[in-house]
Amino acid sequence: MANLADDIEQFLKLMMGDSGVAEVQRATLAAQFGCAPSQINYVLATRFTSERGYVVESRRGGGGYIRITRLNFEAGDAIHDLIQRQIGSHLSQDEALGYILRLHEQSIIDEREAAIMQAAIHRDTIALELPYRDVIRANLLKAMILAVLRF
Amino acid sequence: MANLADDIEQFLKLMMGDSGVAEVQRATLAAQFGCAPSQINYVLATRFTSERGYVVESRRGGGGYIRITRLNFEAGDAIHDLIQRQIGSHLSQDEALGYILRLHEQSIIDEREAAIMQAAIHRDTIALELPYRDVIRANLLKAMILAVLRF
DNA sequence: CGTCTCCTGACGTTTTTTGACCATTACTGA
DNA sequence: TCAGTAATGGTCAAAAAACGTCAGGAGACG
Repeated sequence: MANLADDIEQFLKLMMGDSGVAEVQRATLAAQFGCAPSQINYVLATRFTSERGYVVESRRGGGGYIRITRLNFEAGDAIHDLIQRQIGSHLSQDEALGYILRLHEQSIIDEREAAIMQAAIHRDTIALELPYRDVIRANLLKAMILAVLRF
Repeated sequence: MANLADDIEQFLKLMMGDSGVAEVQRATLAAQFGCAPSQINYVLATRFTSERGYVVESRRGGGGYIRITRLNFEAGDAIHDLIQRQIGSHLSQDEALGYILRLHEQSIIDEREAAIMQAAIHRDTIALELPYRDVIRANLLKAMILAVLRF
């Protein structure tokens, strides 16, 4: 229940709001949440990945900062690019989950559709040994996203 | 008949109440009942199976939890029968398609959801040789239907 | 006896959190 | 200008916090 990483994730997303950009200082944010500064890096590394549609930039030294930007799908074009270029020939469960969360967060798919996709790409569902499992998972995610794009 | 497993089962069902969801921490619950933590897993494995209409999710690490969700069907329901008996351990594309169309006709899934499922069970998506392909397809359809029944 | 269900404990895995140490950038005062 | 110091953020390994698995013991029941 109250895990810190999730709280910080929510806080940052709230902070981004409509603008899609949040800029913070690591030490200040860590102090607000009463945690180690490196905890912030953990949140960035696990919750604001490129699969989930975020870009993180930072700068050290005086006046340093961390800036998180959400990449929005403007046209259907960006999604086609996602399918054809970003998703390759194989995909881990975490990566696939990231893409699904992104599609849901940006209202391309609803909660039920996200749940269906998550069930499909789960490692227990694709019960295969590892080189093959990730290949089938990539096929699945691409096919399912394409199916949704026809509407 | 005052066995622990039954007590814990009752407690969890009471906790789910109308919402159909119970979330607990394994160690805390075990402490409440004065038993070994693994006893909780035993209860989950024997009493809250998908066959009985439940889905169990969990998370490890700090802030970890166990969440039990009651699915929207009764034992003896047509859908229950579909998942438990009709869909076996393997499934052809035509058979799967038939089930998906039926779910749509019965308004259990909408058009988009049907399209996602159809894409997933297509033979080109599950690019495997024949004994295996039909096994994975059966897994896929069952998992996707279960996913939808949570809502 | 043999089998089934319940229950425990030892050991394993995953996720989060912390802390020590490193790297980079800005400021400041000869 | 330039060197030194202050101010930031980054990395990585270890600890901590949960949950999972599995073999086996203890009864109950036929």
